[in-house]
Order: sequence, then structure tokens, then C-alpha cells
Amino acid sequence: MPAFKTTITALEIGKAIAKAIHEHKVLPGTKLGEDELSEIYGVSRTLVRSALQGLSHEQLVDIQPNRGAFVAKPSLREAREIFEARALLEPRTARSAALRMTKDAARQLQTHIDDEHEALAQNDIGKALWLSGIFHIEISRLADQATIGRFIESLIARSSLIIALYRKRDSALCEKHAHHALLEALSQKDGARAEELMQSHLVDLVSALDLREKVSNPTKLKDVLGGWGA
Amino acid sequence: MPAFKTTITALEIGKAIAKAIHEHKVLPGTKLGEDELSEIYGVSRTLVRSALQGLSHEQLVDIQPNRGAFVAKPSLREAREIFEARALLEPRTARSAALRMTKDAARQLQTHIDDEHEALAQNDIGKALWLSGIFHIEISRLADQATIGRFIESLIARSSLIIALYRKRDSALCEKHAHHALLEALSQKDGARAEELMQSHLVDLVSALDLREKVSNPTKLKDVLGGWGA
DNA sequence: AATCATAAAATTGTATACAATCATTGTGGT
DNA sequence: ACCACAATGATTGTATACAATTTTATGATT
Repeated sequence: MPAFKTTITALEIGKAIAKAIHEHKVLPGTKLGEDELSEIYGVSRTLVRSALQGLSHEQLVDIQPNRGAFVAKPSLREAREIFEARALLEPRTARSAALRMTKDAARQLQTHIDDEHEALAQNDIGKALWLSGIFHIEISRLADQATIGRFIESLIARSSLIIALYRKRDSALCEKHAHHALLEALSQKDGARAEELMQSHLVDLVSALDLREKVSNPTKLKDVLGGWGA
Repeated sequence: MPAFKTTITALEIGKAIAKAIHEHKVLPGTKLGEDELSEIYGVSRTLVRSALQGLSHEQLVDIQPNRGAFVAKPSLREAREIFEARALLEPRTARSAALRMTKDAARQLQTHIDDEHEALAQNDIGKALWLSGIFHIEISRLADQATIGRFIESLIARSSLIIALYRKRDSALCEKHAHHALLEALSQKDGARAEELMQSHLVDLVSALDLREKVSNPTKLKDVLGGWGA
């Protein structure tokens, strides 16, 4: 029987919070109080602060001096930048991954997709989102380029924030077949096709978002709501 | 008269250390003791630790549990990955920068290049290295893509470690004209040319490095040093 | 009733104190 | 002379205490 873990590291706390963010258990803008978190994880604020600073570096949380840590709210502009960056990095990475594909890796990705489908079947949207992200990260890992892989990882984490903020209502998160088709191309070591599929997959993802400029104009609020009782 | 700054933030400490690393004032592998640094900056270990953790996240320092923080020593593989990533990101970024170029930006880059030349003239290699990195970062900033810009920034920072570790002896750090030619292309808003120039500039940078597998075989050390007195 | 000033509470920022771990040196044995 | 091992010193890891700042609550004034 494995011994129970008695310690928890700052990194693990960060991962736990990151996962909750990724799964939309906590939404953008949520305050992450230090005392609250230290209570939850049974550690002092020292470790919590360390974890939050790490997340802040990944731009998953926004630390406002003397005010505290909040789940980040990427702007429209950041949102567009992030998906542009993904469009630049991921297709090429998928191509590399295809070339290094093994039977083992294919099996692993297949069970991963099965998990995704199961989560969706159970309407566990949060878990499905999380798994969907991991799928992309796994592919980048297969490409065997740790450096770019880390960039992609950070982009995917932030993507979940963007989905929380800008998803068109009633839009599907992820076409059911997209990941499956990708896996097929990868298994066949068809790099060119994997690249194409990844590219169009990302386009689909963006098309499920509403990244248009908001016209909200607070100064004219009175104009809009003016003659309510006239 | 401006008031003197009395406080220093963890971020500033990190920047100061990062600069020293970039300038090769401290070399890869150097231990960064917490007490030593807190003495230097006149703060408690708390802030120093925060700064070191930040640098660790950028992979500029390597924190070994219970052992301390050391200036990172990128492996050959990491070195190759980093320059591959730069080759992927920077040329395209240079192209974007060209399209958004302004007279003001051109002037700024020109004075920057002048500074570089002056540093070289004074044989201040460290400063030249630092400025050279900043030049690349400035270009990415002009491209107006903060997200990719941050990636590039992190790659450039780590590049200075790679140069420290793997530079071929007697190789020039940077061809004098490379940056000048780039600026010219940028000023003319010639995106295609800027992209090409950046690409070949990066190739040149890599060619000044020795990224071949080291054959160092510690087990045979005795063979090499064997008959010293025979 | 609304607004501003002030006071109290809660929260974050920094430093210090203590615990745990690692490196080094010195000792004793083979 | 060399290796194992224990004691010591130095360094990192975590928690707590205190200072600084913000937020909330209160009450006086218009």
C-alpha cells in the first residue's frame, strides 16, 4: 500500500488551481484570496503566494499589487494574439509529431479521445475542456520539442480563459471528429495532413468564439436608458 | 529633484540578475545563494526567493530542491531547440514589424545600433551582447504581438546562456552589418526582405556556435591523462 | 437620502524565526 | 593511506509575526 502523501508543494498547488481554472470551476475575474487558499490546502500563505506567483507568470492569474490575485481576464486583443500564436505553432508541431509517431503513442491518444467522449457523454463540460487541452499538449509532447511545447502549453491554458469569456452561446466546444481525424493522420505519419487538420481545427475553435470588438460605450449609457418613463 | 527610490521589488531584483546573466557577468552554473543576494540588494530572503523563482520559470536559473539556485546550463539539445524556435518565430515577426514601421521606430533602432557599435568599440562584450538581445526584442515589440514577443524575449535571454556555453572560440558574436541591414529593410517596410535577413542572421548566429555532440567520455579520462610522467 | 470623512476590519507585503536538508570536515577503523 | 560514518556548519524550506495598504463599515454633514 502506498504511503499517503503528507506534503504538498507550491507547484502542486499551482497545478490544482490551474486545473480548476481550465475546467471553468473558477471563472475569470474570481478573486483568489491567500488565506482562503492556505486554508484549503492546509499550508501557510508562503506556499500559496509562491503558487500564485507562478500562475501569474503563466498569465493565468493577474496579481494586482496590494489588492490580490484574480483569475486573469484576457482582453479581446490578447485573445486574438493567443490564437494567432497557436495557429503559428501548433500545425507545424503536429507535423513533427506525425513523423515521430509510434504505435504506443497512437494507443495513448486513442484512449485519451475515448475519455473525452465519455466526459462529453456525461455532460461534464469542464472535464471535456480539460482533456481537450491535454490532447493538444500531448501532441506537442510527441513532437519532441520541449521548448515550443512549453509555449503551446501556456497558450492552451490561456485559451480556456478565452473560451470562458468569449464563447458564442450554443457553440460546440470541439467538433467530435476533429481530434479523431487528427489522430488518424498522425497514426499514418501523414505530416502534411496532420498540419492541415490542426490548422483547420484551430480555425474551427476560433469560429466558436466571438472576438469582435464590443461596442459598449459607458458614457452614453444615459442616452440608451434615458427616456424610460417618458 | 526626484526622490530617491527606497524600495526594490522582486521583479527588479530578477531583472538585475537577468541582466548580469545576459552580460555574462555571471556564467552558467554559478550558484546564486540567497543570503548573498539578500545582502547585495538589502532585502530579506523572501524577495530574493521570489525573484529566483521568477527567473527559474524563465529557465534562466535552475532551482535544485534543498540545494539552491544556479545559473542555468542549457543542454545541447535545449540549445538546438531554442534556436529552432527562434528561427520559427523571429523571421515572421520581423516581417510584421516591417509593415508597422514608423520613422520614430527607425530612429530608435538606429541609436540602438550606434550604442552596440560603441560598446563593441570599447570592447565591452557584455554590454554588446545585452544590447544585441534588446535589439531583437525591440523588433518583436514593433510587431505588436505581445504574446509571441514574450516568447521571443525568453528565447533571447536563454540564448545568452547558450552563447556563453557553446560559442566557438574566435567567432564574432554578431556580424557588424546584420542589424544595420535589418534596420534598412524595416525602414523600407520591406517585410519579405526583413524576414529573409532575420532568418539568415539567425543562421549566422548558430554558425558561430558549436552545437555538435560532445564526445567527452569521463570514463576514459584516465586514458587521456594517463602517462603524464612516464 | 446622498456624500464625504473617518475609523475599523480584513488582506496583502516583508521580515524574521524556526525546521529540515545538504555539504564538509574530522574521526576512527580496517 | 583509504574508506565509512558521525558531528558540525551552512543553506534552503516553511511558518509565523509584524507592517503597510486596501476595503468595508460607520457616522456626521449638507
